Amino acid sequence: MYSKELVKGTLKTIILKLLSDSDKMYGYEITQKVKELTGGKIQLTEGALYPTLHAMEAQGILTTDVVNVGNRIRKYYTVTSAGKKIARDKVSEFSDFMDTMIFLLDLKPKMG
Amino acid sequence: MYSKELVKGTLKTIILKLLSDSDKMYGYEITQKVKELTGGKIQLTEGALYPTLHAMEAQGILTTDVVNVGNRIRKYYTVTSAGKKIARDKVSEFSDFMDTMIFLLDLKPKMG
DNA sequence: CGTATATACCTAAGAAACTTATGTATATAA
DNA sequence: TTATATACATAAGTTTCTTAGGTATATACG
Repeated sequence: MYSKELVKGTLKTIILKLLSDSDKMYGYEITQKVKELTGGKIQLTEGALYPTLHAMEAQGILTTDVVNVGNRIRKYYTVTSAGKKIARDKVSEFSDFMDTMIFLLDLKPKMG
Repeated sequence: MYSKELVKGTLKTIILKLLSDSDKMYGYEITQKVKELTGGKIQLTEGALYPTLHAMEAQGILTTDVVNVGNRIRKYYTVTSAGKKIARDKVSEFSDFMDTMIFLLDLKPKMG
């Protein structure tokens, strides 16, 4: 687990990237996917995730589709085309930021 | 200039790295150095910088040395040995975090 | 001589983006 | 029956910044 400050500011970028790469995901699924992909190093909290999803829906970045699974509710989120552009921009900006930080902190990045 | 959220959480790491690589620097000098090294992409604000420097001094991470240059004051900051360990840890954690983000966002990092 | 810009320090109010805590409810394994 | 997992949600509090303001000297421009 990374210190809290570090992960701050990356939440929207992470959500939009994951949603852009699949047609739909629900909130809890996003938390589990991030946990799995990062080996538990990044664990999104629900208190941060849900309000962010609601805000992005209100902004027209995401649309929702509520489904009943058994007796439980699932709220699937899909990125709109406007959202996909924002996703690309955010990932691109983050990539640029990392290059800048790598230079500033004099780091050697690993190969992709 | 990057969006505000992105740079959040990296201030201490940047300050400690720069101070670790030189015996001493003063506040204004740090802002100018970061601006220069990042081509203006990261510009530290004084409202964030000074309180952070003061806090790190209070925590024994930095020590100060006030010097008169002409009729102006300069407050030089030096990293303590305890601070150097924190600096290494912070840079290392950030490096690890970037590797995680590169994988999560499916990015191709540039060579160092 | 006045004004703008650069240098150099500082604090405080407010905003942003979280964390922590709490709540609801179903399903399943021990 | 108790804990853990699934699945949603909100709200109070905290951290960390931005924005705005304040003080003061030095220098360049017209």
